[in-house]
Amino acid sequence: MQKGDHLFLVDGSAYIFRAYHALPPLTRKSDGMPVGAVSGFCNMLWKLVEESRDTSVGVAPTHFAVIFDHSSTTFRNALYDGYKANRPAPPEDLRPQFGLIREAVRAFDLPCIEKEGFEADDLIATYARLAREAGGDVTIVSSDKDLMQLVGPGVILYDQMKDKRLGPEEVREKFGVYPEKMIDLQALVGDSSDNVPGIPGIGPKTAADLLETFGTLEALLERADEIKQAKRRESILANVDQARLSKRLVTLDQHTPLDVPLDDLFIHEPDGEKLVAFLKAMEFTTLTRRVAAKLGTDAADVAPAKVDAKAPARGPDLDPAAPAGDTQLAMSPKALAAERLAQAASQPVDRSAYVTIRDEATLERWIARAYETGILAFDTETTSLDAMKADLVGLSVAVSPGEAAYVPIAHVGEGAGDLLSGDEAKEGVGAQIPLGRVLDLLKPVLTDPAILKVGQNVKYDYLVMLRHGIALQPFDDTMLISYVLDASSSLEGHGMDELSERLLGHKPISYRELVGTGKAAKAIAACPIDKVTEYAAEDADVTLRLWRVLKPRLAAEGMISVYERLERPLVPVLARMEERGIRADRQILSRLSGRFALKAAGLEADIHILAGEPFNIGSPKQLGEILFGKLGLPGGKKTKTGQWATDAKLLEDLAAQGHDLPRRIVDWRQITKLKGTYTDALPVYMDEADRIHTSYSLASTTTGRLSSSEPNLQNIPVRTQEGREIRTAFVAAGGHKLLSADYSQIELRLLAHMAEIPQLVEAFQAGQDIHATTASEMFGVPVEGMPADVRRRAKAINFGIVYGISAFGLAAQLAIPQGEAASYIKRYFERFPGIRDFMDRTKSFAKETGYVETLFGRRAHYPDIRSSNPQVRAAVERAAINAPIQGTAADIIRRAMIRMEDALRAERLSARMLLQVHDELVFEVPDEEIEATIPVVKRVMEGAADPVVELVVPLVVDARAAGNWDEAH
DNA sequence: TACAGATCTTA
DNA sequence: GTAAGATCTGTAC
Repeated sequence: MQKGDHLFLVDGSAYIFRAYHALPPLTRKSDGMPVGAVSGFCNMLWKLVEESRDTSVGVAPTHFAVIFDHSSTTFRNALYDGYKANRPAPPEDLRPQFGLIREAVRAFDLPCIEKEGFEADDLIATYARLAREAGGDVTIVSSDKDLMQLVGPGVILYDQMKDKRLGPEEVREKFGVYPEKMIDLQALVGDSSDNVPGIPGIGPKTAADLLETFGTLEALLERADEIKQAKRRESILANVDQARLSKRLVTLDQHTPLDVPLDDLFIHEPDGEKLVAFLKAMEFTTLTRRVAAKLGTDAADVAPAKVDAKAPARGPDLDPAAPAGDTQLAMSPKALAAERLAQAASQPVDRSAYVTIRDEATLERWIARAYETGILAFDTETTSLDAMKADLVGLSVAVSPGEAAYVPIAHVGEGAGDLLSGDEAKEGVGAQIPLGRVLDLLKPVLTDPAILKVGQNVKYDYLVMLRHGIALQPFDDTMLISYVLDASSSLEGHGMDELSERLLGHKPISYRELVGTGKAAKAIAACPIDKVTEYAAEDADVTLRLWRVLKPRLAAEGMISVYERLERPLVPVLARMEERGIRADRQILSRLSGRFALKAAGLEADIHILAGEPFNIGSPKQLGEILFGKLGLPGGKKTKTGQWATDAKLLEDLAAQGHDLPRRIVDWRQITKLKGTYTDALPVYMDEADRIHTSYSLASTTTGRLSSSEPNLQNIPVRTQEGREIRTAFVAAGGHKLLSADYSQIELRLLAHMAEIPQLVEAFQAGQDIHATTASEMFGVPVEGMPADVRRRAKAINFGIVYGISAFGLAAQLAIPQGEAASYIKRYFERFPGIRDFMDRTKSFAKETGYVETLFGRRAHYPDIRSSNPQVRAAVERAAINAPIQGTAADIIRRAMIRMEDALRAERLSARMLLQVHDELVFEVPDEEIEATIPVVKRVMEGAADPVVELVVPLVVDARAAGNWDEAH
């Protein structure tokens, strides 16, 4: 190397993590191997190589290397055994990619440098020194602040993602000191991600101030008694040794022994064939094409390389898969999760430390802090629990445990500022930053790929921010993490207050406590800002603390892929569905309401005459007294609370015996139900554009299904004629149709697959009527000309199996004696012995582990399966048998939903997904696109299990379009 | 005002 | 027999 030469040093390990976190997960089509980080890495590297080949830019490298951390202990661990001790293990689906990425660097024909016992940063420091001494220039491709100490004459940092070059001036702008003082600054501030202690209470601003005054760290430590601020002085005096230790930890070693001499890093033209072969093996079609074109290689002529992902898969630092006894410092994910839990309980929440942010400069400082910690817990305070109606009242943020603040935006009344005297408002005592400014300042952080946003029930905040034009990204959701880890029938839910009490041992201020209860309740915007600060900042603080406890458990318990592939990506999809809403027809609903009212009134009059007195028909208590007390009808049963039972089944039986009154009561109940729950209630939910926006919950079922509320659009009537008419009120917008696509018999198909029942699998493969086939197997009746009743019985049994059948339940369903039902079940098990095996297998797995699993790895926990109460145990066993089937179906439609929008976009279709009803998706489609849309929707839904699970039965989707939901369904 | 129970709607 | 949510009543506070 000589003067005029230029060395590029790529911080490979940092690159990997950035590529991984900045990009959506991606799997190789052919085998589902995670390759998202590899793809991001290759794209970035190619861009860099391509730019550098363009000599017109004038910064073309003559030398080039990619440098990685090597998983092992470094000299820093000898200095301080806590060094990097709280670094989380890399995510599970990233680990196999470490080896692939090293392969990628070799495919690019670039030197891939790593050395046992040294961090990438030390190697970079050493190469940079050598290059500079030889008279060359250096560009370090990284944005890590640890490398800023190397910046100086001839050495700059290049942040490729932000396309920013950092020289001494930029470093000073960012940290308030020139690069020569970065080491001293880092020693004072410390680094929570590397567990460098620093001096408590000293942040980057204070550190820069101190260095400005005292010149160097040593001078500061010697003359610390001159510091005026008592707290600061005491903290520094108490931690002199810790600061010196920190300095040694953050100082990069510029004299590491090198295996590859500097001159060997000389750049040469990449081997097109080798690179294309690798990219083909990874199945990166776009990049393969681009690279082949640029390097003049014909991609069609190149065979994919044989890439062994396993061989060099030892990750960089902190590989939890490392063998025990290895000197590595890394904590296993399990140990980390345990430590975080212990830590959480011992760090008390201090509400008095929370800050109210009332001016832009302060907000900017908090944002800068988020860039330092890389994480921002975030919560919105609004005027409504309904995200579609909610206006922002304020925002809270947290950047580290205990370090949280509240930004009031639209508070009114006392203490809000507008009632204060002008002077006070100017002084900032009661000021609020205008909404527009808050959003302008926050948008870059909220969408910055390098800053992880953490929320609790993110879909809510996502929707609120989406309505202000901000698409939160990337994010983690503590509610969803908890749900993935602890979905259970017996545990409570995943709400923040519950999680906080359970995991942190801390009871946050409840919303009720803040605003008051009942009539006395205030709008949050009218609450005193200091009180709201305590409440809101605490929410952000608690969310961040929960995240620190919960996130490592994902790795420890092997649940990362469920969270990252089935939960998190669904949040934006559902947010958009909720935002769109579905159109309803006011006229149809009000006409139906009128008709139902008339009919109910007629029935009510008849009922009162038949009963001999007026009474409240809607009161089961009064009704029971009339039927079984006054009129003395037979068959009176008591519910568990001692009331007369008056359920529909029982009234139907009485009606069948020729009693008029019960029949009319059943009819009255149906009509009033339809009116009260649907035709009267739905119009209240309609917005100005006549659209209804339901809210989906991702975390309220044990099995992985979604639920819908306010209003529940997953239980709109369909079975009776009068009920179906309500569906005709759900309509498409002008020029559009509603397209309904539903999985046919998905749960039975999954049962056939999971229990491996040859007859059922074959029947599904041949596209036969599954209930008729079952009946034929069981009763020996040919399918041709089978009586409807025989098929009906088989159908009930099939459903029963999925529900974890009992003779009692089947008997009730078919209205046959329990003994007869038992003999059906016995015969079913004889004909399909695999079913009994499957059920036994599932039960014993659940007893052993306490949970059951779907084909995609989702878990449902059933601790009560070990109950000593046989009734309880039997009920839990049925649930445990049903959960893998229902849950796998839920996983499959989730996968379809996550892929659907991209698939439609790729075909340039404008269909919009509106509703999910467990096995059905409803879209709104422009009239002229219907024919083109149907096959795309079917393809995505039918292929949704691929490539992770290869089903032996086909999934079949029926799709139909019409002007309203009734005709489409 | 808040909550539990009964009933009924869906997949 | 599985999984949900809404409405209404009646009661406890």
